[in-house]
Amino acid sequence: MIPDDVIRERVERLRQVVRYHSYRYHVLDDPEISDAEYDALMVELKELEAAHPELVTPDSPTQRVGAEPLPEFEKVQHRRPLLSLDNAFDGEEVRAWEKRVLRLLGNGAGVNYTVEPKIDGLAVSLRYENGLLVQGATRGNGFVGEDVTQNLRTIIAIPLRIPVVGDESPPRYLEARGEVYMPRDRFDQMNQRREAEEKRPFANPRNAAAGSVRQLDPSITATRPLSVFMYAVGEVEGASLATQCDALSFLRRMGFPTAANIARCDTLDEVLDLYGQWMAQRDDLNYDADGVVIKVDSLEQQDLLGEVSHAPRWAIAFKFPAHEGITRLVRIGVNVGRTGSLNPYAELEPMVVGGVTIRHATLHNEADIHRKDIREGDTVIVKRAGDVIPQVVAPLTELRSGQEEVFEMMKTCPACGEQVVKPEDEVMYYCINASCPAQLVGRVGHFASRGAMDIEGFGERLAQAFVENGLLVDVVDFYYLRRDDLLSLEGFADQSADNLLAAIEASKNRPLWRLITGLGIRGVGGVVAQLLTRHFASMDELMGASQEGLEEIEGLGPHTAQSVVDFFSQGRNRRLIEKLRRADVRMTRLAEEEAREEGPLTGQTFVITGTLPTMSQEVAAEYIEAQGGRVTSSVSRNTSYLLSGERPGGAKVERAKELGVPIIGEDDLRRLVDGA
DNA sequence: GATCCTCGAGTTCG
DNA sequence: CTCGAGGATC
Repeated sequence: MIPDDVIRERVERLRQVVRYHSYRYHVLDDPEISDAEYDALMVELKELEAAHPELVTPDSPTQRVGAEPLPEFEKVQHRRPLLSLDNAFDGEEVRAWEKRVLRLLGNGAGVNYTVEPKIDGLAVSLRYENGLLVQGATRGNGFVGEDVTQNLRTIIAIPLRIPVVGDESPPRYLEARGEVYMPRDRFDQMNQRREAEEKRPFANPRNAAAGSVRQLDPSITATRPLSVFMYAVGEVEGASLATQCDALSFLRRMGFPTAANIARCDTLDEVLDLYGQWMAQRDDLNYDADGVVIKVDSLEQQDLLGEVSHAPRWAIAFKFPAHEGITRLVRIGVNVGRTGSLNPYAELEPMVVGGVTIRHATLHNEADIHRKDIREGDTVIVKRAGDVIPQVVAPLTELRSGQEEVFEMMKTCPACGEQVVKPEDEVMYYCINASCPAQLVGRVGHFASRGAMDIEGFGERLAQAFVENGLLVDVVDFYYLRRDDLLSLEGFADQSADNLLAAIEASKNRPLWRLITGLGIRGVGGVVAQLLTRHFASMDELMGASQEGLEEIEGLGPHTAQSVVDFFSQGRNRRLIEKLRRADVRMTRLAEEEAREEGPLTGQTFVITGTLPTMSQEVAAEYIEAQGGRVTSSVSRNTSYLLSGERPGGAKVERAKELGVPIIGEDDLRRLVDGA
């Protein structure tokens, strides 16, 4: 039998160790042990507590989970109100605010400012007595909030007991204020898991955080990856603080997480400069920030300035331009692509996001629409993925009137009216009418596009017009167009006709892989086409290839091989090739297509992101390939370098950091080539 | 059979 | 950028 005091000591020791590692992980972001090791410590502690319930104390790390559900939240009267902030949307408004501050403080007053990120989460107030968390509340209306103590106790970043560090002991009383939020990476993971479990994903981290804190059952909150940033001391007894900076460093010493990179400024110009820096890096942060909060640093000056009814005069929120917004989804439309796929898109009530008016957003496919439960008439959250492509994130189901319509894919093609087909085990619906006008437009557009035959000046609009007027029925018709045909089109004059004819003429001598790409064989894009020209010297050789011969090529599987064989087995396609040949379109590969160049970058794989100083992404890719390197589109373990320029894509940079892939600039690339 | 990596295809706005 | 899906690999 083990003596009680040995167990008691072991339990205490375990608690200390668990608290310490939890602090390293959640507050310092710098864990010393693995998650599994941490879990093992936790398991031992739980087992000992289960065997000796008399040793369980309310501040034990195990007590973060599993409290009984509350029937409803108690109301909490805040001892000092949690006010909201006035907003500024441009520098002028911030300057006006400063002018008022200086006027109220009187001439000659020296004022410093702090600049902090404005975290988009849920504001909370935490009360500690002699270092123990006694109450946690939501902001509510600012005067009365909800008692969510049991839920906040499950958030590991919130100390249940303020640690004693060095010789500084916890204050007798502390009311600390902060923002509960969900880290973006954890939010993404959680949503992926929810989707796997066929639960509805959360629209954004803010909603997820707010919803999780206001759960009636704390054991649900405990499963949500929440964290907190503290940003102010509401009241304190037993410590003296002179400035906001003091308050923040005090909070850090007391074991609370605060946002990184909070700075103090002497002038408003510095403040505005910092605002710009925060805005530039807002997408790289692991939390959502919708602006910065500017505060007068001196607490004495804060008192002098006081507050108006709803907001303090000593602080202002300088908001970022939003790149997420709410609007109405008026209708779900369907486009037909060159492959015949029916592609649904959202028609939105126009709305400005990130300085651009959004009217449409792709919806990918029917399954995706149903998974997200998006209905016609819904109010939806729209954001710009990677700051560019509009995306419908989720509907706000609370705002439904009941009039919303569940989307169902049509049975006939919206372009030609023919029957629509959905292959078994595929997500997309297809129009299989080979002469469907929408497909025709797509096909000729694809043939002329930059990735294929690169016919300059011939874009989607012309494709539409040429097909409508019967000038193009097939891609081969490009090479039989007459000048008179072009002039018959509205808006086509001598010059533009000559330019287009010259561009078409120039396209006759493109590398073979471009022609193969342009044919639009299913599953064959630029990369696969180049793979093919490495094994076949001419169109004739490719047409003569057997299924088995194709499958032997590394990188080609049965599916793609089948697709190629099918294409060339159709008489219509063989006739198309003959007509192209008669029009003098190149049918044999160029010398440079025979083998990949050997060079200093042989064996290296690059991914490109952002705007490079002197070359476009395309030119950079050609350069890398000419030196023997490979360029792919997504960062993986196989990536040697991420070549990054101005305004890089956040996802690629993040993934590169995660995998330890070196991030280089254009000059580094040149050094790699010259040095090796 | 599962998992990771790549490619293809469609996409918005100015 | 995003998703689906083919291909390679263990």
